[in-house]
Parts: sequence; C-alpha cells; structure tokens
Amino acid sequence: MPNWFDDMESKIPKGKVRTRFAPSPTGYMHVGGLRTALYAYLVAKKSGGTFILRIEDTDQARFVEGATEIIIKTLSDAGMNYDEGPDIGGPVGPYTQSQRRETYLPYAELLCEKGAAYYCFCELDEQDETEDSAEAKESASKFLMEDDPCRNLPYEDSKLRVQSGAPFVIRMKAPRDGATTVSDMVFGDVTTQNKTLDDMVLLKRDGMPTYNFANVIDDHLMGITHVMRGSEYISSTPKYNILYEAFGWEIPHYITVSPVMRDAQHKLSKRHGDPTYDDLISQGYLPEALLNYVALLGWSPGGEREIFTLQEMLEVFEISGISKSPAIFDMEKLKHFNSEYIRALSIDQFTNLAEPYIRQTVRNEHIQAKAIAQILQARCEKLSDIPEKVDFFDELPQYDTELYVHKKSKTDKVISKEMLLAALPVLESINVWDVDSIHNTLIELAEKLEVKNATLMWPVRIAISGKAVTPGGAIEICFILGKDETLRRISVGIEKLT
RNA sequence: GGCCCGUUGGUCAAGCGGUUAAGACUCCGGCCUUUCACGCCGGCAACACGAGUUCGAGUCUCGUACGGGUCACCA
Repeated sequence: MPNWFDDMESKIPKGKVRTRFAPSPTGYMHVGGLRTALYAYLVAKKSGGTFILRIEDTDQARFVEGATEIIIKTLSDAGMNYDEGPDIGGPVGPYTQSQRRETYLPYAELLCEKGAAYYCFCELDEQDETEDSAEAKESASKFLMEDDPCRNLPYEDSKLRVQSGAPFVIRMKAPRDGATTVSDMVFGDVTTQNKTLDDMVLLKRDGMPTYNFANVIDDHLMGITHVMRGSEYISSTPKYNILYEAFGWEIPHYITVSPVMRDAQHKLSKRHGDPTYDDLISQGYLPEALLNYVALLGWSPGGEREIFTLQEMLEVFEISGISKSPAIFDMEKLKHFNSEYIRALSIDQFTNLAEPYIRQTVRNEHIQAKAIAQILQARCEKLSDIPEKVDFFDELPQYDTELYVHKKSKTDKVISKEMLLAALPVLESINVWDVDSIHNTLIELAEKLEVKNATLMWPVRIAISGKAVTPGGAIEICFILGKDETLRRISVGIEKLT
C-alpha cells in the first residue's frame, strides 16, 4: 500500500460535497458534456462544496493540442468556476491523469496481491485497432468470458514473470458468482449478476491505467463524493463497486445522466455534424441561454418557470429532478431561450454584442450601430441572423415592385406611387431630421390624404428598404438612413413604379 | 445475441393511486401595431400495447413492442 495515501486523505475536507467534471480532451466541448459539467457544478455548489476539473487523457494516441484549454475556456465562459483543476492546482493534484501515471501501478499491484486482480500476459494484439467488426468483438469477449489462463496463475509466479521483464496488463478478477447492486441517485438500485462481468483491464501494457481504473483511483484519491457521468458508464459501475470494496474504500454516490440526443436513435455527436458548444456560440447563441436550455434537457425544477440564471439554478436544483430517459436537443427551443436572453439584455450590452454582426454588412460609418441595435433587439433570435437582416442599410437591394402590393395596408402599385410622390416633398421640408418630426410629418400627411397610416407607411418602408420584412418600421428606418438617402431611395421607388 | 435501462402531445416536460392530465417550444387562429417581430388572448395535439393488483391506475406488478446503453489494452 503506498503510504502517501493516508496523507492524501487528510488533505480532503471531511463531510463536504466534492464533485468533478472529468472530460477527456477531445478538442471540443459537446453539449452533453456541458450539461454533465453543469450538474456536477450545481451539486457541489448548492451545498457549498467543491467543484473540480480533472482531465482524463489516459489514451496517449488521442492527444489533441490545446484541448484542455478549450475545456477551461468553456467552463469559464459559462461561469462554472472550479475550485481545483489542472491550471490552478489544488491539494490533491495533479489534475491531469497523464501526469499521475505513477499513481496507478501500486494500486493495481495491491489488488493483485489481494487476489482481486491478476497479471495477464496474453497477447491479444491481432484484433487491435482496425478490427471493428462485430465478429471480432464477439470472439474477443468470448475469450475474456472463458477463463483467462492467466487468471489462475499463482501470484508469485506472475510476479516473477513481471520482474523478468515480460510485458503484461493487469486485469480485474471479477467474481464468478453472486450479484452486485449499484445504488444510483437517478436510476435507483440496479442489480447485475457477477457472472456477466468481464475481467476488465485495469492497467494497460504501456503502463497507463484504463479510463475505468483511473476513474476509481482518482475519484477516491480526490475525495469525490458524487460521481456524475453519462449513462454509457452505468453498466461498468458494478465493476467499480467491486474495486472499491476490494480496496476497502467507501463507494461514492453515483449520479448517472442520460444522453442528449439528436433524434430518437442518435446521440448528439460532432462526427455526425451536430454542433458543439463552440459552434453554437459562433452561431450567435449566448452562453447563458445555452446553459439554461441544456440544464432543462433531462432535468426539471418541477414548476412552470424555465428561465434561470446559473445563480438561480443553484437555488432550485435537485438531483431528484433529473430524468432517466434521453432528451432530444431541439434547436427551436434553444432559439426561444436565446431570444429571451437577448431581450433581457440592456441596450448597451446588446449593442456591444450586435455591433460586430451589424458591421459585417453595414459598412457606412454614418449609420449608427446603436440605432440599429435598438430596433433589432426585440426581433433577434440569434446574433448570426443580424447581417442579413440589416444589409439594406448599406445599399438598397434590387427588389420587385410586387412588394408594394399589400392587402392589409390597402396598397397596390398605383397607390404606392401616389403615396411616395406625396411623401417626397413633405419629408424634404423637414429641417430637424429626428424620429419625432418624421413621425409627425408622415402621420399628418396620411390624415391630409385621408388614408390609413399603413397605406402610406407600407410603400415608404418598401421604398427605403427594398424588403418585405425589416427590423423596425418606416419611421425608424428613415431616421437611421438620414434625410438624403431616404429621399434618394424614395425617388428610386417612384421611378421603379413609373 | 446476452445483460442493463428507458417509454406522458412533433419536442422538452409536470404528475408520485382519485386531476377537466399542468406549463414551455413549434404550428394555427384573433387582437394590438406603420411591416415583421415583441406583447396579449384563444386553439390543435399525449399517458406505446396487453394482462393483472385495486372500489379506482399515466401513477404499482408482469409480459409484449419499440428505443437506448454495454459487451476494447477508447473514454
């Protein structure tokens, strides 16, 4: 038994909740991962506990440059600050598994000594890497379910072979009879017959632990009290329990969450073209909105309320509200959350966020981004929609005169031309070009002409925007465009209608 | 295929043996409005199926169907 273990334990505060988000650094953060992180964060912080980030990079072949940084940045953008992690350290570090390499072997050997694991010298390389076929898998697992010849090797003999330099892996010696019951805070008690458990590898030939083993060791060493992870791991949990028991360690609380799906049969996956966290952000979704939406995929606070800040979630989050069934990610609903969050922004916040998007198509310096932002805010679902919505400010698009025909406003091409002809001189006579004077002038004109406001406003808006749908009405657009450009566009309209 | 898990409207979901089975998104009407949107009002739409248990079942039990997970020296 490595004697520093006890020291390690004394560094962990007693009686406090400790959770961890333990992603493998793949180079991106997926939506499901964000949700797992969120739940882990909430469980810890709700009770004043500790939230830890641990990087699970035991697969050396999968190293991705900068992947850890992406995870760190995402967590920080989303406001989920961790108390211990690879970049900030902590009492039970390091927090990157590849840096804890030497930690695992002694524990695996301890298990061998205790007879709960064994050295295995079998060569299984043939069906390595490329072999993915069901047949290969079947034959491999068949082999494992049969008694591995190494399983019953006397411990001393194995030890000798190891010392002589023979390559080996260490496998867990799963019990062949009895049953193991796992208590999960979401799924309840799940009982598995031990004979269905395989002798999973604990330590790989390269000396690195497998994911499962590293998880057990690190969760214990780091004092994790609540283990949060996806349901894909639920069937290996009985093996975890057997390991914990072999060590004589306390079994943590398991909180298993079902996957976030693209549709009824497929998980959300980057491979299949589903957006990652970063994709969504660059599509103009707000981190807060995404976090809020994702929280509700698979968890419900029970009431009718749906909008929660991270702080507010902390107050209402309950593990009992987590659902067992998978949830399908619905982009439409995300959009709804996003527009709610956009509308809740102050005008300055929104202007700051929107300006870069506005400037993608509106290059004219005379046009105020803030003025556009003002009329845009209530009709913006996501930021990336903005350039296309405001492009007409820069340049009057080519448009079809059919746009002047609108039944509800009682306009057709003939009436529209009359309206524009009437509007031109009165607009020209305005001295102070502000919203009020434009408004008053046009309303007066409509009265004078004895037409409803819409009959006048519709053609004006079409003439100055060239679009059927615009952010804001005719008056705001006239104002933003400025007097000269407004008059010019109206003249263009008159010509088009002639 | 073995083992494990799940199943309330198109989607997210509330419900914990007695309800007219919430709410949100989407969609469709209507109102408001200078368009669209926002907002407000209204509408369509669900307990997978079959047996039990019970006075009574979306809620409990068992089967069936469908879906998911897992069965790697990947995580």
